[in-house]
Amino acid sequence: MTASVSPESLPTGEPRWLDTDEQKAWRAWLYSSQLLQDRLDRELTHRTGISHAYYEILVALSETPERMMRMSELADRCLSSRSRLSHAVSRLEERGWVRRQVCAEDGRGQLAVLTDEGFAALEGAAPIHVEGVRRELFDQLSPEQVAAMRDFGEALLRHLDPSRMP
Amino acid sequence: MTASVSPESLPTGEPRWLDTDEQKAWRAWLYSSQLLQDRLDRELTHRTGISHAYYEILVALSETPERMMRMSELADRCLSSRSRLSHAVSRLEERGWVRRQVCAEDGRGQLAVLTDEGFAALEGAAPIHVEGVRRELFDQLSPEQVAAMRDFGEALLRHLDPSRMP
DNA sequence: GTAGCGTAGTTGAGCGCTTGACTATTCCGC
DNA sequence: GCGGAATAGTCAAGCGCTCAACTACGCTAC
Repeated sequence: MTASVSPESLPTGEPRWLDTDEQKAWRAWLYSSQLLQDRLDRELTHRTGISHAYYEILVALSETPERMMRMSELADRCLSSRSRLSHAVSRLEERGWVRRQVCAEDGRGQLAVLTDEGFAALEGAAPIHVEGVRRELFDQLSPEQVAAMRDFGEALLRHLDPSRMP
Repeated sequence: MTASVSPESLPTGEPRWLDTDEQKAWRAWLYSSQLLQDRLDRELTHRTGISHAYYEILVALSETPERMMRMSELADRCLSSRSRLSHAVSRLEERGWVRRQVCAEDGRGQLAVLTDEGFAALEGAAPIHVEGVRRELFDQLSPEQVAAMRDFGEALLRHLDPSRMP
């Protein structure tokens, strides 16, 4: 995918092309992560009407004591831009699963609040989601592979977004 | 994310909830893969005007002897639906990077052909892409972690899409 | 040959995301 | 306190993807 193009035309120095093994590792990671995310998202969407992105929003809200969270914090937590989250919350509001509430401490802020209907929707979706993750991911891996997955996932996370490390 | 919801309301049997370690492994994988793909796609798009999805199409075509491929085959190769690929090829055609050609052997078929302009665009983008992959992925991992990543990716691939295994 | 079915690919409507501009509020230095 | 910068969130335009319908061609059986 990358080495088939001749290594000329470089802005700064010779690019460090991938060797055959690196290409195989890269492709295995790329394809498997795309296929897995796609499959889980499709199953969840078709069986519950909740996309994985929306599911993550509902989960994040459900995990707070008051089932509410500042819009920005929620966006960060869900790897979402503010704009994207704002749109998503509007659509969840139309379903009656979330409502907006002005933030008492900060007049600029809004709180997204999970409604009882939203919590019920999440309760319905959670078993579908977790079974999918187990069937498509954990059931396919040995305990050593799971440990390795976590290890290198955390190594990447440390680089990509250290604040998200436990 | 999944265990915070009480385990009632199951269609078929008790769901196999994730324990704490499994949740950490799952989240590390989910966040790191989303962040990495997002970062690589953004860098490529902003610096070259070519999204990762389009890049994959150009790469696939460039790797064939005649720089052409049947639409369906190209869609499979790029983890794309036929519809999505058809739209994408139309847009690449507008840029002059790909052209369509009727297939001689099968009157229903179309061939997507990489033009010289398309190949030149790929040559310009490839160093950006490979440097991104190296900087954000390989430079962050030990050789052992790279090997584990490949092992794990291939294990998933064997389950998700055996035909894609080498 | 032609009916019926399967396959290849395209198209249009609708939806969600991105970008960038915009409003409103708060924070900070003087 | 007051003016300017920073922050929170929203909104509109445009783009890419999904879904389902659709056209066109090939294959098989009769």
